[in-house]
Amino acid sequence: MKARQAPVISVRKRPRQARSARLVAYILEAAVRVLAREGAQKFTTARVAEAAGVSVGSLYQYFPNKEAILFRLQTDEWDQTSALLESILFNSDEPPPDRLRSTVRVFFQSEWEEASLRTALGDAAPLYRDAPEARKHKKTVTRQALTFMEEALPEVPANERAFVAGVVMATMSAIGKRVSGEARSKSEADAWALAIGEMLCAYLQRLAERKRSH
Amino acid sequence: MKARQAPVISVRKRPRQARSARLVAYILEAAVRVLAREGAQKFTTARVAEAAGVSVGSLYQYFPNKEAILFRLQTDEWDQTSALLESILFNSDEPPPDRLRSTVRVFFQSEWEEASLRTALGDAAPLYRDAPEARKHKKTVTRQALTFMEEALPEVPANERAFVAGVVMATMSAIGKRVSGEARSKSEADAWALAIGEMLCAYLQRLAERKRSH
Amino acid sequence: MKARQAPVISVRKRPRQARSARLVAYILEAAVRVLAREGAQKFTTARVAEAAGVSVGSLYQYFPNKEAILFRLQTDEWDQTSALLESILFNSDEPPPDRLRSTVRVFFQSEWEEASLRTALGDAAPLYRDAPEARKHKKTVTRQALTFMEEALPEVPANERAFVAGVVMATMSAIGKRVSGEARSKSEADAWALAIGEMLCAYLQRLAERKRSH
Amino acid sequence: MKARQAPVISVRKRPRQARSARLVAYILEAAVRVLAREGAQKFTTARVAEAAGVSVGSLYQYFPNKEAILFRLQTDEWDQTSALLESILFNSDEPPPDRLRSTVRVFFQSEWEEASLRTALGDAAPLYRDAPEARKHKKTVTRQALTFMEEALPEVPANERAFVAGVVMATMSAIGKRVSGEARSKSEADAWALAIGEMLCAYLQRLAERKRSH
DNA sequence: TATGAATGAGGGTTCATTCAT
DNA sequence: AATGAATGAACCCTCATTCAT
Repeated sequence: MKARQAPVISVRKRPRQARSARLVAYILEAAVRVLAREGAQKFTTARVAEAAGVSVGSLYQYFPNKEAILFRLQTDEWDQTSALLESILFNSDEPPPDRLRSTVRVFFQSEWEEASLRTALGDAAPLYRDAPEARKHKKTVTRQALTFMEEALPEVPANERAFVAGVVMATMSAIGKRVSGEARSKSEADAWALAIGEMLCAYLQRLAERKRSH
Repeated sequence: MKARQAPVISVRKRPRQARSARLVAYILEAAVRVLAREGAQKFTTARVAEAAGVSVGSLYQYFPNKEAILFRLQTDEWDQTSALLESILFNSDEPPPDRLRSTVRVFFQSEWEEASLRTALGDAAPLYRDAPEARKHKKTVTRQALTFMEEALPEVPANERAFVAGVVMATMSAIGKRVSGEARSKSEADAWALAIGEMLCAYLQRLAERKRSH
Repeated sequence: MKARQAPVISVRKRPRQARSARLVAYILEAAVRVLAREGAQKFTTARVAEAAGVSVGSLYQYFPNKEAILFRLQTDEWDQTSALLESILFNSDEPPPDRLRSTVRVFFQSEWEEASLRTALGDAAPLYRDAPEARKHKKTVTRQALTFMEEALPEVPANERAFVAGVVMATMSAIGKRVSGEARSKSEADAWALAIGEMLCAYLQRLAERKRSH
Repeated sequence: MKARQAPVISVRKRPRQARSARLVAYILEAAVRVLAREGAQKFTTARVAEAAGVSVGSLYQYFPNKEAILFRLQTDEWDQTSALLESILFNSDEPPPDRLRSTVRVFFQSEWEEASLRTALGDAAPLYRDAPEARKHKKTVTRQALTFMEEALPEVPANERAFVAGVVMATMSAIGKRVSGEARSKSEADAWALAIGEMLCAYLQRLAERKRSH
């Protein structure tokens, strides 16, 4: 019952020793397993601890509460996504639209591959969503999107470009989530990626053309 | 708490008498109030019953379980949305793109206006999502989208058109949900509607042009 | 962990039906048993519920939390004490000092007779002590003491009289508590009552004489 | 949590080295801080260890359990009180009643000054109260009281004098505790000290007079 | 038909104490 | 000697659902 009060979520103790780090990893892996296999509803600290082969007490030594585990899972995902964007959005000589299309494809694939985890993590969102730490992590991704937009829409004024970046991010992530939940096959996920890539490119192109025609 | 087992959700008893129908309405209104005011986490049968001025027992006479109430709320929303689409998507002489834009705008507005309800209902989705009855209700909306697409993309083959319809629906609904949760003002919601309308139109236009150029 | 924040303690539901009233009584009796037999440390809602032959859930239907049970026990004691004072302090033609002595004796006896309960309730005091409702109940006793003092020390100014009343109450209750915890026999408790009665009377007499000699 | 079974409390290891003695002192000071600042409820070994800048393990090297720390705190207080009595009750040429009054005043002041510690230590009493070692420490104080009484009530038979000494001690300590918890200002504590001093003197005087008149 | 008291499994979290390092 | 990670029983409380009245 803490969804609304933005629970404290910062890591209780920064483990310095390798052993501790391994334990944290075990717990997170167990958490992923529980979440993927049993769903958000059955995601309990007791189950996670058991799945990790650890006592509840130990679990609480590394995470201040249940929400913190979920938040960490989400954080890790954001980091991965951010790395993924980095590697595709900027590491290539292809024109921006092609890079955007690739990004969507890879992103949708990665979402689809761990669909049950993504869905469950989405279901658990109310528990960690309001954490103040969340915003910080979103910023990295936002900045990447902005950088890309500068390349893709150089002629558009900065503030409009920022807004468009938000629209593109939201579209990718919102539809990616839906695809991960509903796509029945890898190729279906790919078809969606193709369509959304196309849609985003059409949108960007139109924006660019409109500027030019002024 | 039966998310994964797709709880039985069909109405336990079709109320024939006016009194019963009124009771169901009271309960649903109370449910909306509880959901909007207290959030998904505090959505309990006891609270709904109390808000409705009804005993828990009575509540269970009309709804087999908690999920059924939520499902019904969602169902009602779909019906409203469907009516809304009907009224805008087809009742006008404007060209399809303009009608699509209007639809997005009106849809985003309606989502934004009852943001807290939408968010809470989304949070509760794991509880009713897997109900078998859900699909049936989605069909109505799907059919409307299809009909619209026939008008908007007459030259595109039917199976592709169906897919595109799905993409457009998903985009509208997924982003609409996000906007309802995050837009801070009515005008911000409108800005998003403008952008997404533009994006969808650009996409449809490109699809149409591509067909023509073949 | 609620001692410091003055937990909400007011009765959750004023039971109207005889059955409910009986249940509340059962629970309170069970609470007394648990407290007296197991001590404040082992006073848990589960144990009380079991001792009452009732489920934990039922217990929480009548008391919002553990503290409320303890508070109610204390409240009931205050009421009894207040009745006891009433019956002895005012219902007699004897001179005030004799009545005070009787009061102390009867009070110490009653404390001693349920010593283990008194001690345990005292131990649990941190849990209910800070409840805002507590003050109200103390007032009744305070008023009785004041009334008695008007009779016993008519020549002493009102504000000083009030202070003396407080001193007398505190002495009786603080030492009564200690006696209930440490007196080994009924007659030992009586010996203490005699001594404290004597002490209080000597004090009051001196105050009276001092006034007169001015 | 062993209140009723009179936990073993004797020091596990008599530290001979200066270092160890310092550690014990650190722990006790930390314990006082934790108790005064956080209250009895939050008095945990982990918190004390952290406040002392020591590991829990080290803490357990010098104290067999949590109760032992509390007990030691209480013991130290008794020692201080005893020294205080010693310095006032006997180091003066004033007549016994005046010395008693001074004692009460100084005692109440010292209680009031560390009120939060006293209250918390009182709240924690159930944890250490039943320790067998406790009695030994009380004896010192008792003996002092007896010695004083021999001076104050020379004509009263020894056994009665012992009882009266107990009454006086109990009154001072029980009311002192209450004052430390409830007095709002230093001067309020002083007013109580004055009144209780007066009361005790009146009592002793009456006892003396009664003997003489026989 | 309506009520709402009763149930009790289950949830999150704490903490005294131990023991391998 | 010192550390502090690990343990897990125990605690308080909630809530979907039932069923006697």
